[in-house]
This record gives sequence, C-alpha cells and structure tokens, in this order.
Amino acid sequence: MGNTRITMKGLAKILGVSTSTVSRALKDHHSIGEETREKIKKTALKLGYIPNSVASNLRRRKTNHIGVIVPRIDRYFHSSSISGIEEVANEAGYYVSIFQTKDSYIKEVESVEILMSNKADGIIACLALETSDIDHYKQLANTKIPLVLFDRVCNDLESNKVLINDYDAAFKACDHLAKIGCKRIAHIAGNLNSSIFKARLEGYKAALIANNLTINEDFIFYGNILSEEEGRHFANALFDMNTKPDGIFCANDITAVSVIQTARERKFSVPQDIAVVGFSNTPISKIIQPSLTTIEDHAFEMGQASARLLIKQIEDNDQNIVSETLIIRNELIIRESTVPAE
Amino acid sequence: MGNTRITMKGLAKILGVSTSTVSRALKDHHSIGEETREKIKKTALKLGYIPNSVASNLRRRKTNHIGVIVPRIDRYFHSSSISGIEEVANEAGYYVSIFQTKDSYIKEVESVEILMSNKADGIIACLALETSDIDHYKQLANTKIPLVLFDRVCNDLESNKVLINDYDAAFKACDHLAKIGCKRIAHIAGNLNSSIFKARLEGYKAALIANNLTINEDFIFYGNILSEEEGRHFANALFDMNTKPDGIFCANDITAVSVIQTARERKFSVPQDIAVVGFSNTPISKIIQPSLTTIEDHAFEMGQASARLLIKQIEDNDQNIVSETLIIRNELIIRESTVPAE
DNA sequence: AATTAACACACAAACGTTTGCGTATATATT
DNA sequence: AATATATACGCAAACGTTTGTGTGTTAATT
Repeated sequence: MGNTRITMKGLAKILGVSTSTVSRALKDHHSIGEETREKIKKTALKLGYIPNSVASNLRRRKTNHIGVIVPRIDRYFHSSSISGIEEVANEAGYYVSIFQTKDSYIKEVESVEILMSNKADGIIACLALETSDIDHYKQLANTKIPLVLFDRVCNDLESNKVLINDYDAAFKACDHLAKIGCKRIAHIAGNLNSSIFKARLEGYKAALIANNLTINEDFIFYGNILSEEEGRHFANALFDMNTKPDGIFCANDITAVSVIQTARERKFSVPQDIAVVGFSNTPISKIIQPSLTTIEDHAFEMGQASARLLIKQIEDNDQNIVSETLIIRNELIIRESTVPAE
Repeated sequence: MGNTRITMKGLAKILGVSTSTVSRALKDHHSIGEETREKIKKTALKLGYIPNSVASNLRRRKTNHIGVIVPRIDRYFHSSSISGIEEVANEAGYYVSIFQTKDSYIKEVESVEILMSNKADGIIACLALETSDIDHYKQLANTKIPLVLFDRVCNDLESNKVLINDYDAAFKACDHLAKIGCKRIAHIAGNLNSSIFKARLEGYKAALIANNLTINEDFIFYGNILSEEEGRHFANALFDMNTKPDGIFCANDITAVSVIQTARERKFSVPQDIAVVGFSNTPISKIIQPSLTTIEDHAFEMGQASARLLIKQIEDNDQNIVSETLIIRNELIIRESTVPAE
C-alpha cells in the first residue's frame, strides 16, 4: 500500500542523508555537492516525490496564494479582470483563489476571513454593492496582508486602488449625447452605495450642466444590480413617459442592451428616437443592432495592474509607501446607438 | 510591536491552560467545561485570534480547497460553470482556486502539479484543447486526490465525469435544420482533439445521414479555438462558395454569431439564405438579430453537479465506486436564426 | 607548518495546529 | 467501601518543511 506518499524525510532515510540536505539539494542550494544533489534529485523523481506546499507554507510563512473577491464571476467585466489577475499572478509564481460575493456583505466578510485564515499573501477585491462597513478590510491591515481594491473601491479606506475615472468617463459619455443634439438625457444609475455608480451619476449631472441642460430627476432611474430585468423595467417606464428622453446613459452595458431591445419591441428607433450609451464594452455591445456606444474600461488590464500592484506590495518591503492608486485609461467607443452608420 | 498575531499557544499561556484545551474549546469539543470554553472564546475574540488554516491543514491532512482548471475563464460557458462550482463548494465549506490553461497542455500540467503540492482535496477540470496525453491526471490517481472532468473529458481516463451528450445535442441541432428544409448543411467544427467537438461532428454527420442528406467535406470547416476571427474566416469562405450551404451548425455560439454578422455584412439573410445554429446559449444568442437558435448546455448546473460529485468523492469513503459519470440534460432552443418570427 | 577559507553535510528547533492517551477529581453504581 | 463512570484538562507527538548553527574534511594562503 505505498498509500502514503514519499516525503523529504523518507528520501533522506533511503539515501542516508539528512532531511536538511534533501531540502537544500532539491532547491539547488550551493552548499550541497554536485554529486549528492544529483543523486537526491534522481531518486526524488523516481519515487514520485511531490513537495508538500502546505508544510512549506507553514514554515516559510508564505503561501504564494492571492485571494480574489468579486461580486459575480459570470459577469464579463469580472471574469475579464480575473483573467488579467490570473495571468500576471501565475507569471510571478502565485496562484489565485476566487470568492464570489453575489454582492452580499456577509459573503464578503466571510471571504476575507477565510483568506486571512488561509494566510493568503495578498487580496484583490471589488466591493459588493451591499458593502458600506469596511471593518473587515481594516482588520486586514493589522495582519499585514496587502490589499488592492479595484473598480469598486472605498474612499474611507486607505488602501491600494486600481480604478478608472468613472466621473470622467460618464462625463464623456453624456457630453457626447449632448453634442449629437440630445436635449433630454436620462440615466440608469447603479446602486449609489458603490463608488463607481455614484461617480457615474455625478459625471452625468456635470455633463448636463456643462451643456446647459437641466437635470430632471424624473429622468434618473435608480437601479441596483443592473440586471437585464432592471433594464427592461426602466426602459418600459421611460417609454411610457409623456415627454420622453431623447438620450440615455446607462451605467452598464446590460441595461443599455435592455433599453435597445425594449425600444425595438416598442417600435422606437435607436438612435433617432433615443440615443443610448452603455458602460464596459462587453462583447455584446459590438453585436447588438444597433451596435452600442459604450465606455471601454479595460477590465483585463485593470486585473493585470491590480495583480502587479499587489505583488509589488507583497514583495517589496518599502514601508515608505503606504498606499498607491492607479487610474486606468478609459475611452468612449462611438457606435450606431448614438451615431447611425451612413 | 504586536506584529505577530496571537496563536493558540499564546492564548494558552495567557489563560494558563494548555494549547490542546484552547484548540478543543474553540471548536466546542464536549470535553471542555462550559466555563473555560467561554473564557477561552471570549479572550480569543478580544485578542483578535485568527486560526491558522495552514497549520491546521498540515496537521489534519485536509485543506478544504478544491482546484478548478479551465481553458479560459472569460468565456461564458466556463465562468458560468465556475460560478456553479463555487456556489456548492462554498456551501459545503470548501474554497475554490482557479487555473486557466488557455488551452495549453503545459499550463494544464503545471496547474495539476501546483494543486498536488498544495494538497487540494479535489480537482475539477475541463481539458485544454492541446491535451491528449493525460499522464498528469493519472498521476493524480496515485495521490488519492479525487478528480472530476467536466464538459471536455477524456475517454482514455477512468475518472468521474460530468458532461452533456454532445452527439445527441448536435444531432438534434442538425436534425432541426434538416426538418426546416435545409439540404446543404455545413458545420464549423472545433478542435477534434477534444471529446466534445468530435462528438458534435459525429452528431452532425449522423443527422445528415438520418435525413438522407449527403455529407460534403467541403461543407465542414475545421476550426481550433472557435474564436470570433475563426468564425469570420469560415463564414467568408462559405459565402464565397459557388454552391453555398443553406444551413450551418456551429460548434459554439461565438462562431455562429460571426456567421450571422458576416451574412449581414455581405447581404445574405438569415435564415432565408442560410439558417444557423450555435451551441451553449450564451447571453449574446438572445440579443443578436436574428436571435440565435442554439443548444442550452446548462453550464452553471454542470458546475454545480461537478462540485457535488467531487465533494461526495472527497467525503465518502465508499471505495466500491471507482468512478461515476453524470450526463446533464441539454435542449435545442429554437430562435429566429432558423425559424423567422412571423 | 600554522592559519584561513571553502566546502559539504548534519542537528535540531521552529512554523501552529490536532489528537491519542494519560490523569486527577467528582459523581454514580453495586 | 470499593469499583466504575463521567468530567475536565494536560502532555507530547505528529503533520512535512525550512533554516540557523555547528562540525569535520579538504584546499588555499601566508
């Protein structure tokens, strides 16, 4: 029953050396002679030795493991950023575990606890919509586990951040609507508990003011998770209005797509009756007809940048830098939902 | 500076009890008196004790960690199945780490090695396209780490499997095309190294034969990763043919969408000139115009089933069952790309 | 020839838990 | 009163590494 696998101790006994020699030989420590090193490696291979990282992690006080906490992995923005995180983490010798909060505060707290217990070397998180109390992240600071917040960050928390300028992006989007002639610009806002949706709302308002348009509260729809259903609901409400908006800035692509679909069903034409702008440049935005004007927010690159920043924090001991904030570029991508193809 | 966190040993010293008592008290072991138990818990809380799972894992020889290996997390099918896996794993007290192979054999091997080293309690994997040699999974069998393959499985490997009947699904799809009157049915096939794409090709052929249609090799396009680019390339080749197909079954939604887009650009109409069927019922399939007829393969449920199966294998010691295979239902969803809305 | 330095390895403690076993006191059983 | 049982806790080994220090041998330096 060679049931239990060979360990360093086992190898040492077989070869008549000490476990410390085995350990050093396997990682090419210079103090081990050429000959014994080779002999050890050879038999390790032959006997199918597999290093036990759990033991190693305990001893080294390092796990080479970074935890990622996101609201929902099946949303394109998040799976893309995870993909970016995973790529640079792996490159640097870290592996990645995923926690999905489904925007629940409790699940977020639990995730952080598990990651602390498991001695993750660092954490990258995108806040749940429900989250406003951030003690769980503050507790993290005591444990010296570096944290990077991305996309949905928290201003009350001093931590590393990677985000885009949502205000600016929203401003560009709405300014574009104004410039193409929209006078009554509506907005589907996300959960204002979240930094990004608050900023997008403010960017929206600022752009209207800058273009001498009045802000009409009836034209602002306050959403939550911005699902397809929410989008449809708002779109229907919008098309039921007496004086209808002639442009709309949606805080994500999902709701923007719902608006376009609803418009089609109700025989309104986009962009003639209403121009629509989304947010995130998800794959669907290119495909839908009319194709969707939207903000490219570079999710993959945000993920990469977050991972790079985190790993720097993990590996550098520069205690002078308390925290760092990275702003990622964003672009307005103009498509047919605001400017019809000629 | 209180830099190093409090441990059980520390708590024990402070409270004047043994570490074993602390350990047992914290997990409500019956042999610890009410009074001491409460006292221990109280001070543990007060001093911000965080259990060290790494140490616990080492001692218990269990990590409560399951590894997931998928080709690309930013593809909807995979992020959905991960979401399903994550949900049931968390429910059962496991956390999930993700490895992305990008369809590379080497990355898959490395991922398995990392998971073995890290003593994952189990692994759920969807094979990379490149993978044909599966020694790395066979090695896993020696370590007694349970494995569940899902979607893209390997017939040479005796292991737990969760998949759909791709042959049957493809048959249904192509039979549908035949029944609506298509005589020249084409197929965009995936990498035939992969079980699912081979099965879909065979289902395609079988359906043609069953409908007394001849199999024309010119109508079969052999793809690889089935990206948008591949789809466009094949679509253009298809529309350049003298006698064009009047129906096409695409091995995934991405290429199906490309066909529809290309058709639109080149002024062919779907489904009148060519009917098209995709595979996976990704969100985009509902949105595109015409909406896409496709196979619903229940990615989320596949993930759930995989996780449940794996956890059963981890926790049950029923050594009678060597392996188990679950077939998940699938349905043909008929939309406008084969049957125009009246 | 004496001192240094380099080399090659072994010893043993440590990382922070868990757990089988042992023991002392208190209560119940005959 | 003697034995058995339950209760409440401590001892110490173990999980499999890593690493600081120690030691004996050989080669280099003066």
